[in-house]
Amino acid sequence: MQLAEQSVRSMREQIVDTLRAEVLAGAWTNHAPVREQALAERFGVSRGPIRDALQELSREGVLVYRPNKGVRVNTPPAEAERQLLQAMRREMESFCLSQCIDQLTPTDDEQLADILAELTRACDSGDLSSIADCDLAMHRYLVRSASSELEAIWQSITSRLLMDYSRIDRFDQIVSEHEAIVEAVKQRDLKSAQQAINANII
Amino acid sequence: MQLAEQSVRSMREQIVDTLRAEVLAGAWTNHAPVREQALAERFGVSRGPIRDALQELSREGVLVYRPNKGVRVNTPPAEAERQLLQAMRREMESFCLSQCIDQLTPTDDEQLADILAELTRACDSGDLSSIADCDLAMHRYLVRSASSELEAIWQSITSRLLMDYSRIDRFDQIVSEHEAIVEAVKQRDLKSAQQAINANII
DNA sequence: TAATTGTGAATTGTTAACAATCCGTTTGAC
DNA sequence: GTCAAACGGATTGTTAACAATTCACAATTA
Repeated sequence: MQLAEQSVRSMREQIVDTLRAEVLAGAWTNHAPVREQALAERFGVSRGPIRDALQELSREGVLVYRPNKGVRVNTPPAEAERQLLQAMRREMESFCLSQCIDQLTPTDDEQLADILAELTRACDSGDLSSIADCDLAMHRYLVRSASSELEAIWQSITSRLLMDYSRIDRFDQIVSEHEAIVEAVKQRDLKSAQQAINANII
Repeated sequence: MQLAEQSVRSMREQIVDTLRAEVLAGAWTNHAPVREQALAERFGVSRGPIRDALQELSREGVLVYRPNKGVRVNTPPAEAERQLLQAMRREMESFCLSQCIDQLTPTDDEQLADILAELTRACDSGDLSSIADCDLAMHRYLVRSASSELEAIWQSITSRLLMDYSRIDRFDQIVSEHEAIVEAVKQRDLKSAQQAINANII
């Protein structure tokens, strides 16, 4: 009975999440290399954990690593590649829905409703970074519910897709799409939920 | 004009490849945790590079990391998950073929022929570890030819699938399947090549 | 001038020591 | 005897110093 099992978030994990969010928000350019020392000072740690984080983000495809030369922000995927990644993401999330939808509890419904509420709030205030976070949080929740094994692959695919995510407009549409997902999941209606997910992943 | 660009293999990369091969060959049990110090002494380096390698293999899904408790060998994927991963691998390799097949040069044909020759030799001598290496090398070659970006995701999927790879028998069949792939690629016949790949990924 | 070679600061890669955490064992109270 | 707290060895996490490499720029040569 270990409820808060996942609450042990290592330093590395926190740094990774922070940096990924910044890169995907377009806060960094890919012209200048990322310097370890600067990040170490910013986070108040030594270069060790920073190197760990940069390595992980490189493996994820957000950054690109070259021996002895450090890392840079990766370029967005080519169009053909993007289509493949999108097809894979759809396949993955459809599968995860089919696996988890009958295992979900009312508690899960509440969690999803909470995420939706926060997404709505973010859209109202126009906070782009927060919108992206909530959007992903919902999808991640469903993936993780089905299989925590798949989360790393899902994250790689999604991160690459987000590298040219220029589609944060139409806030009302984003909200309604996610409302449809939450509603279908709540009804335990697999077909509808899969349709809603597919409509949302564009 | 930088031919040997990829020949700069960092220490970490070499350790990663060695350890992955061993784990996938079933050389390690998942009951005992992996100790950093022991590996450091074995490879003649300090714990730093070893930690890097273990982290990478964890992200890949070969090992499982738990904070303050080190890493263990991961368990094989559940059957449903396995089917998803296989579908994704097929989708990915079909895509990569379609992308690269018209770009390939006679040099590439030679490289593939070389890999095939080595695979044949490995099958003749019954060297299981070498068979698995050559098998993967050919698929990796095609993936990398299409897009080095996708290689990391492909590696994750493949590694997970190989975690219950009990199908190293019928050596003659393995060879003939790969002969079919190489031949179709040489003819630049996309459809046949995709069929051959699909037949090989089981 | 253009190309090449030194040179040194900046940066990454590696190491060994130290701090924090985990885990099996012992100790002690009840 | 049982349970829980405390101890100690073993292991992971972090740090700072050192080694190796890269890169920009000045000096040299043709």
